[in-house]
Amino acid sequence: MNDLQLVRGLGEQIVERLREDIFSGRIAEGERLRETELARRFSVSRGPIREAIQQLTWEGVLETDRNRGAMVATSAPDEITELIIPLRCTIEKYAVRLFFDQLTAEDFQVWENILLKMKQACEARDFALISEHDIAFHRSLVTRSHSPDLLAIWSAIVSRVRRHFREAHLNYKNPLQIYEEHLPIIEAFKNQSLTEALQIIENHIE
Amino acid sequence: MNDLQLVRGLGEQIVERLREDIFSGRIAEGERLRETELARRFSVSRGPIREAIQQLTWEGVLETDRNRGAMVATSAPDEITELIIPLRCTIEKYAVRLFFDQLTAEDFQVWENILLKMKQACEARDFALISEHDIAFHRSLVTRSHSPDLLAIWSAIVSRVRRHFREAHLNYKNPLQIYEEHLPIIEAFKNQSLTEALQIIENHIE
DNA sequence: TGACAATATATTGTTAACAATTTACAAAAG
DNA sequence: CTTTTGTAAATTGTTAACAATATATTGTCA
Repeated sequence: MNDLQLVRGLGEQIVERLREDIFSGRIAEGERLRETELARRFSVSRGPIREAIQQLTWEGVLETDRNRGAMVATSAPDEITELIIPLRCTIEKYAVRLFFDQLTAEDFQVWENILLKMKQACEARDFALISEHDIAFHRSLVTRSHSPDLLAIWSAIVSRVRRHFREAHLNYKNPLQIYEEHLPIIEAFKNQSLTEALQIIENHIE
Repeated sequence: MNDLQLVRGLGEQIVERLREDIFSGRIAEGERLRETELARRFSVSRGPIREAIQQLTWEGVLETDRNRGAMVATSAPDEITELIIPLRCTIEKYAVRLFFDQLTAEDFQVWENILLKMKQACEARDFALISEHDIAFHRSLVTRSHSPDLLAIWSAIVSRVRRHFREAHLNYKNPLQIYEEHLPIIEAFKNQSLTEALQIIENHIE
């Protein structure tokens, strides 16, 4: 009767760890990923590694050429940000509408967990980590809708502009502000005001 | 110097054959796919089969549960169409804006070529072909922007609603109407009126 | 030295065996 | 009769070896 998978396959676990490494910048754009190397690093065989690479390629995080392997995709040019904003608005607001009347205490637990880690990253001025948790927070909004279509489309979009998250964050004098800007979203959820929540998300993304 | 891959991996070939079988109805909605069975049928090992299943799952054609295998997804809920329309509008209009002042005679040649084939498919009432050319036409709009990121995002969206194209087309009494609805877009390009073109595209997608 | 060809190495593609998990079925208990 | 529990079969998850391809290295010739 578990809604969320507790036991996940090796491939999925590796997807997450690689995504974290790439979104945080620990693995740089353009860097080549070798299957045997990853297999050694994660202590698994190449099977699950290939699964993970295929998934991340679909998401746009990696670029794969046949018989030549995978490398970390370069982030889209700056201009595209104009396009991404309305797309993210549409998707994330749509997601919130889907789950808004089904919120549980566990949901808030998940979000507060992410935001706590984001806060710590802000205090440490670790911009790589801030970005990682920022993206993780918004991903969790989309994930909560339990719509694989929605998550797939959102991932394809956001993975292409991950660099913009970091660059946007660098403009903040006081990084803690990034954390604080996320709080009203959760507040609006607690207040059970859908229109308020949607408005806040729209302002937040822009 | 080949743009398109001539030699494709087994996984990709199987993806195509399975997709055809599913869209044509030879494999029914809800039907379960077993790896060993598919491996026997295509005379390959389970490796490429698992690749193909993962790919089709990401596209939304199959649904996969861990340790329980894959089955043909039941038609995506109509709600998602509500989401797709504004996303496609945003992207395709953005693409048109990018190339609008660089139109050449060759561009019109490409479009007229696609539309001719679409017309023939309409006359033959071949709905699979109609969908294919409908998608090809809109893809060509995005491709013309010469932005690989734009194309990648558009593809991620459309690949998940391929089925909806076909279902929407089946509602037409006179399929030739599908063809005719595309003509004003090209007309607006010829008239060099950007605002007109954007408006027509918006109406067309809805 | 620099271009080209031959060879060796590294890397990905595919396969088949083995492990873990789920499903189907039957026997036993209530 | 229904539910439960245990066992066997089917199915997916993972691994490691082998095959095919691409990259790097070396040697040769101009």
